[in-house]
Amino acid sequence: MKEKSRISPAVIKRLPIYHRYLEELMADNVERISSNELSSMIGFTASQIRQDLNNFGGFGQQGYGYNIKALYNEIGKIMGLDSEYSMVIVGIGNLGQAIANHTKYYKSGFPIIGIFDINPRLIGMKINDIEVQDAEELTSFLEEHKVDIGIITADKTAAQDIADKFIAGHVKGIWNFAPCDLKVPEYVSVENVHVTETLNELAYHISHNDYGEKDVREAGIR
Amino acid sequence: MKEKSRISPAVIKRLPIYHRYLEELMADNVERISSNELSSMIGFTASQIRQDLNNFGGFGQQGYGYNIKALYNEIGKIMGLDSEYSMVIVGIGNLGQAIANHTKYYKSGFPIIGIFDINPRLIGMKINDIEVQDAEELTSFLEEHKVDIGIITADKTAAQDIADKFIAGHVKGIWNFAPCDLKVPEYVSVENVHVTETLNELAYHISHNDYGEKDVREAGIR
DNA sequence: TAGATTGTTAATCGATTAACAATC
DNA sequence: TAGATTGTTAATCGATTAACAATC
Repeated sequence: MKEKSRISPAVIKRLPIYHRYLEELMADNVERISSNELSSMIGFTASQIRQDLNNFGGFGQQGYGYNIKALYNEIGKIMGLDSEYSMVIVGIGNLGQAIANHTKYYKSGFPIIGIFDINPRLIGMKINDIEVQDAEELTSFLEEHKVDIGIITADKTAAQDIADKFIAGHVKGIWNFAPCDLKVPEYVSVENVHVTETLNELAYHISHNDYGEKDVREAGIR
Repeated sequence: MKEKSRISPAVIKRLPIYHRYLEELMADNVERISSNELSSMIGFTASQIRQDLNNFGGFGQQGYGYNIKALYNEIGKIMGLDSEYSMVIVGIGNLGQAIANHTKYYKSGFPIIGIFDINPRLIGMKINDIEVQDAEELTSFLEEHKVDIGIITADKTAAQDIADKFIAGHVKGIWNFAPCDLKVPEYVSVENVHVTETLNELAYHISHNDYGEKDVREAGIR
């Protein structure tokens, strides 16, 4: 379960990307692939791909490349996808519902076992067979059930409060969609999805785009 | 509008974060701040903050620090937030609705001027005063209206198709929520929000967490 | 003025790429 | 075996941190 060495964050960020491309290749019934072919698919250099994978062991074979199915499974294991992570959602607006309805999470080891909100009009509703509970019940729910991941899709004003309840309730990780940074003890992992920041990044790139209209007309699609 | 030099991607990613913290400080009526104080709020080193800001000019003053309002405005300008970006959404499931209902975008210069879907049951519905149109209409809509940003909140199987229509329709940027990479010409900016990848990252951190149960009990909150 | 804090240069650290010997 | 392609070391590049002179 635990890797001895510290893996660089840059590598960790790429693992799900490898996993996704390998999944596609598997769906296409491809059996083997070289770092060079992978490189032209994903856009990372072949060198980087080999370097990345060798953080975890030699999964390839000289003269052959990588067996896609085996590599997919290995990376899945490295990412911890061989375990199950129970999740609860707090805040069941559109975003919370989008996650709750994403049944793929269910199928792939991330079952949602509780949904909470403070809005009385939502409490009692059923989403994907799970009844929305009063957020007041969160603490007692966490006492009674083992919850691995707490999802915050509530207002940012409530976010730290919810996080504190998650922490007291022994969640291992928090998936935070509120546009703020949470204070958590170091043994709790947080993953932020700061959606609006990515829109701002996009605005930056658009407004600093060096291709004038003329270039745009002349340029072809790569 | 255009910066002469190339700004590092790492810096660009931090701009919205500075912007967000400065917004909070402004709301709290704080007038000035030093890089050191900012450092302890945001968690970046003071050195990095000064280094980052000096990519764009000397916004501070020795012995004083930074004027929050002025810095906020400067960074806003750098991020391109002094312009308006018209947007259309394609795919109005829960996620698309979450974005459409996020009225803050409207207020902050990102008006949504069109919503599209292929589902006949959704076409004609009104979301935040905007009628959902048949996705068949997208191409002609783009001919008739200047659209800066195309948002893809549809199935990944449709994503490249939608992107191609966006490109033909002269959008400047694509905000892609589908779990796939898009092929676009270099003069179109793409910002991906690969939500599931962040969940996988979280799973990685949880499963490689070095703090045992014992440590967890003993550790305090930072 | 003296103190504080920036702007900026230099040093360090980390991540990516290049190169090639090992080996299937 | 010969060819292909990995695993891995070394070189490069980029980003972060440290240090301090400039200056408000």
